[in-house]
Amino acid sequence: MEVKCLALKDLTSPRKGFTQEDEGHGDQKENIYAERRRSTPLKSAETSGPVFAMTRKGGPPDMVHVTPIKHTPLAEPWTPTANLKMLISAAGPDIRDREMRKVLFRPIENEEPESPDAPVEDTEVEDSCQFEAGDEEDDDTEKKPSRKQKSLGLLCQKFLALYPDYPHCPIWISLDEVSTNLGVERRRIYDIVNVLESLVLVGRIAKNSYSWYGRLRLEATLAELQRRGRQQGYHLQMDPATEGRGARPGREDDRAEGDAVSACGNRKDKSLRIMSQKFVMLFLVSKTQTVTLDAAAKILIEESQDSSSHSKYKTKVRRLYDIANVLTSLRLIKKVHVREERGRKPAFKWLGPVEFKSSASAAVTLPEATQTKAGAVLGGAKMARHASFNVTPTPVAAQRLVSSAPSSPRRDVTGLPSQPVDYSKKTPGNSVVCRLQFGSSTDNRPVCSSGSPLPPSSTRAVPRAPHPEHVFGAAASSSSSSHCLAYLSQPSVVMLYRAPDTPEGPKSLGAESDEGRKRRRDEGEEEGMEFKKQRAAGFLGCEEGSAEPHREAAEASPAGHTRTSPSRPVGLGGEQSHGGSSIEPPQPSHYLYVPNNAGLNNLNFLFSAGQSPAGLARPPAGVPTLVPYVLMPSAALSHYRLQQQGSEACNKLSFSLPAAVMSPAHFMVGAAPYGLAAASEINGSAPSTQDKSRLYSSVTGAPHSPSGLHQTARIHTPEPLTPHTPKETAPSASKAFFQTPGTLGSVGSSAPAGRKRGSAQRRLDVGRPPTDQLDV
DNA sequence: AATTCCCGCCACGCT
DNA sequence: AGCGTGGCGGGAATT
Repeated sequence: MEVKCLALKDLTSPRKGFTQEDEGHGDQKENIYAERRRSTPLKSAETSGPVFAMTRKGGPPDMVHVTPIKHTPLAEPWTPTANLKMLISAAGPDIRDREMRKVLFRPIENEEPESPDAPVEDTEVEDSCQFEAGDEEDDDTEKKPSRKQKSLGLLCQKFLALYPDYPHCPIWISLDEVSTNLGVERRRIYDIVNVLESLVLVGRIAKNSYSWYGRLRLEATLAELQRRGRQQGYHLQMDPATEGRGARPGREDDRAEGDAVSACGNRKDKSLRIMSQKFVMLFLVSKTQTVTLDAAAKILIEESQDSSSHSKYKTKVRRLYDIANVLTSLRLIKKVHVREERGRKPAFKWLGPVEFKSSASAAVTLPEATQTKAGAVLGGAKMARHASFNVTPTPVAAQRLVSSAPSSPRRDVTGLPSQPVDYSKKTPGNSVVCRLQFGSSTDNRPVCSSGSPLPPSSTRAVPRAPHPEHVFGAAASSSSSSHCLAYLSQPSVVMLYRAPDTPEGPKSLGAESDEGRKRRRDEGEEEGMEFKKQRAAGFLGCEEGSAEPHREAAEASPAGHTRTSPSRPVGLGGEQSHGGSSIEPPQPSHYLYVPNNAGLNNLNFLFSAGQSPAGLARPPAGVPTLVPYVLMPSAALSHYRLQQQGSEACNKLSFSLPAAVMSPAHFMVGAAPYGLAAASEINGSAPSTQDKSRLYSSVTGAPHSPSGLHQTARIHTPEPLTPHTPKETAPSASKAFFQTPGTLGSVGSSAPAGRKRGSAQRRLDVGRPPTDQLDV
């Protein structure tokens, strides 16, 4: 129960800052920045961010983290791009590549080689990528962000890049965090999410919360849409001949199915979500699989009945562009032009599958009817950790992504959708997992495993190719008790797990029941205070079992976190997880939370298992700290990364930390190895050899200064020694390292903040969790 | 001039 | 009343 927080650092990182300057910079009004400001007022720090819970099916550890969105005034002038750059440069080549991809997000678009689709005969493909970010990298700083850089399509790519196409379990998404990380205002995220929801790539869980299902259900969803489209007679309308005219027979469809599509109220009728489904239906029933914007607009207008006029048409078209941009990012369509008598008309060609196995549709429940339902579909699944923050990206995948969209569906590429996912490519969270075994038998050398956050333990154990990114060391096995896992999840979160075996091992978080959570939350008060404080400080730690900071916590109002959210998504986390727990995921005993803002620059903290937060400050003396974990600043990683084999070109690298590093005696955090002593100091407790866990934090902001320490945390952070990097660099590097691409961009931005409280408007259907699971 | 589509106002509906 | 959502359309950037 008690969590000890060894060290903590300033979580607040500078990042938020990048502001003014940037802006000033030009006109760049990046959305990010500017918007942020104007946009929601954030509640400030306290609002901590959302917490993520991740659960695995097995009841894995949930992780939660809150995002702290701090608004600290840091004014670092970083621009998002700058961060990226930093990161990139800092990062190893692999990462660099990956990051670049992601970050920069190359246009996924159409042209990808992968996609075989040939241009349509009659159509001309647009060559340019729509989203091309081009140089987005241009970095902004300099350039004003061109309109393209702010495009919904590009934004969507960034969004998609945050999550794996085929997560093994649903990943919890906080819209706040996403918007923060991507540096855009929420409104834009809604646009994306609504479209994604229409295809069940995400499901709404609760206010501000969505779960990411990726493309797991995509085919089934498309099959269902196709069925409905036919049912509604869209195919008639789409007939090539007629297509042009867009005329449509009656609206038979419309209300035809009651589908929810139209069912819900007016507002909903017009929803982007529904429109998106209809739009997709048109493709699916079309012989040519090409739909002109004009035809689609007309068809949709009629349905909606609002016939009025041209303005309606224009509005519809605007919306269709929004949808099309998202679908393009998904690589489901591409833009083309259809030649007609009078010239060419903008149109889109379907790139996705058109034929489905019969079984496919059966399973799916279209979201439409429920928006939420969608969630339900998958819903039951446990959530995994939120990706947005996950760091990493998938290397391999990335590569392919480079050219293609990050989100590219191609399973093929990756490999199997159904097969076990190669985490190396995409991990659900893309986080880095590190397992460290101290003292354990195997050699100390850390092995890298890929990042799946999940249960690293068993299952996937072995990383296939070493993947570059994030993984940095893991030692062996799950077996030994001593090891711990650390997740570096995205920038925002880092989790440490204790090995399951550990005696005191915390119960798995995942297992924790909601009640527990609630309870916890409620309890929070006392503890809460601290909790809060910590949170405010930028970090949050949870202890074992209960530790999981539920993601809901995020919702919790800052003040009291009592969250009560009745609505809390059932599906998420925990509860379900237990069921699955057969797997025995490692239970996380420790969590590290790193605020996004902070970036990993700073190190963070460790909690040792079993210790309460309160304990943070005071570690039980004599008690060995159990957890050996190390947090490393990204910079450090990069440093080590050096060891990776391979040149830059090489994709794979494994991080191997020097044994020394691993040794109990020394941990390296960041680049620098720290002596135990130091650690001890920190902890106060004597480190056992075995477990010495320590946390080191490097401070980013104030490297030298002790100030970096959190009050509570006593740790003092040694200056990170980054091998090569100067502080500045280091930090940045780290950020880069951990951050999600999308994030990166936004890094600078301050978080908009959280809004946690509010009511949710949509009803959540979530209630029941479907059981099916995708997991694994 | 036409096409795209960013931006953010403001209404809806739930709490 | 407050807040999350998200419809909507002005108008700017691009083509």
